[in-house]
Amino acid sequence: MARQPAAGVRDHILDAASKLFDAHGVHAVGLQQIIETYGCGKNLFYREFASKDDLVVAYLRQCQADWHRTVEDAVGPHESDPAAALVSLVRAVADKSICAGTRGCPLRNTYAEFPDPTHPAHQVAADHFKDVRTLLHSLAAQTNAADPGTLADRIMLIIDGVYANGATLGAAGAAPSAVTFAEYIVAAMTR
Amino acid sequence: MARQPAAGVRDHILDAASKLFDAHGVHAVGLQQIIETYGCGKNLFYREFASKDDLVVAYLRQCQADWHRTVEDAVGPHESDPAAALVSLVRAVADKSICAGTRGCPLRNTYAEFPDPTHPAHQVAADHFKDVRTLLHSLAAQTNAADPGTLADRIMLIIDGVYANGATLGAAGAAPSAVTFAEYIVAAMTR
DNA sequence: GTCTATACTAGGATAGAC
DNA sequence: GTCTATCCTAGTATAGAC
Repeated sequence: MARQPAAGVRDHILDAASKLFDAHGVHAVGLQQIIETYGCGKNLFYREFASKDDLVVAYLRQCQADWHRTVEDAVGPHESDPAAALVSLVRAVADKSICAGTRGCPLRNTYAEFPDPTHPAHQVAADHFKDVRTLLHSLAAQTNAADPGTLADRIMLIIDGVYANGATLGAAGAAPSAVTFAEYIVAAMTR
Repeated sequence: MARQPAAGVRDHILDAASKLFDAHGVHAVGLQQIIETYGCGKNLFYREFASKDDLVVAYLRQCQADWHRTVEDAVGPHESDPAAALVSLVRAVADKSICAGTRGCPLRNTYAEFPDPTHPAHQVAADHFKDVRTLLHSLAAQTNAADPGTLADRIMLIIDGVYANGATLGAAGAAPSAVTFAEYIVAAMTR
């Protein structure tokens, strides 16, 4: 092979960094560890990313893309039944949250690691949460719930709760009970 | 006055550090900022605390004490009505979470900042979450709920959800709807 | 007994070597 | 075009000055 295309290098570094960030958090992982994992020099890293902050933003955008895939997989099959779509989404989140070795939602964790509102990573995560809420309100509005806004907010609380509780207590915690909880509340609020 | 008692110095430094940690997170605050805020030399700090980690642990223990006060204030008045106590606890958490300038639960935020299970701060926070779950299960067991374990886990999800959602979306998010949610689910599961 | 100056380490970012 | 060596900053921790 002649040479590696630049786009591939960027993706490979991002993949290596993402695994480390997922496992140990962003602050705990240094550039040195990332380039050692990928097996290259620092120069190559700085050719692809302007700074570590730039890498973190790319990481969060990838997490957002993962989330969108999760949404499609969970909601897509229930296009004609938005109530079932809400439950399916909670199920997808709960399944991911109780996996061994998982630390909850990367976007929420990184948000907690970067409380400074002016930090780009903070802003990407903050936008994501608004998007999630908008999605839930949109789905709830398609149900025949008498109060779709309240239904959406309740599902949002359950999803946030599952991520947080799964991160702290794992499968032994409250996360496994989330699916039946969502089923119950959706059934009760739609007719 | 002759001299400041050592215990007072420790508490004052801890108070100054706690305010900074609450506002900006633990990683973002350096020792220099802490001693500048308190107005002393570094030596005094290291006389009272073995390391920054030691300070962080003291900070988390103080957060735990705050939580225990919150629990007493919320649960105490409803000693004869554990169902009302559960709702009252959710109300207390929701009220705190939507305050302007608040960043959710310090224990949960610090837990996200220190994912390393061997880190003392991580362990203090992890123990706290187990305690909270135990408390909720104990309260739920005192109600006449048919399935107190499920009730406890659902309240736990709501509490975790309120903290997380309040931290990200604030008063404009789903947190304000948590109290009526808790009232609804407690009423539905007890008779 | 308290504050100032300093050593040590680690991490981020850059310039030079192959 | 990629890797190695270095600079710079920041943060923790300690030793010396008042």
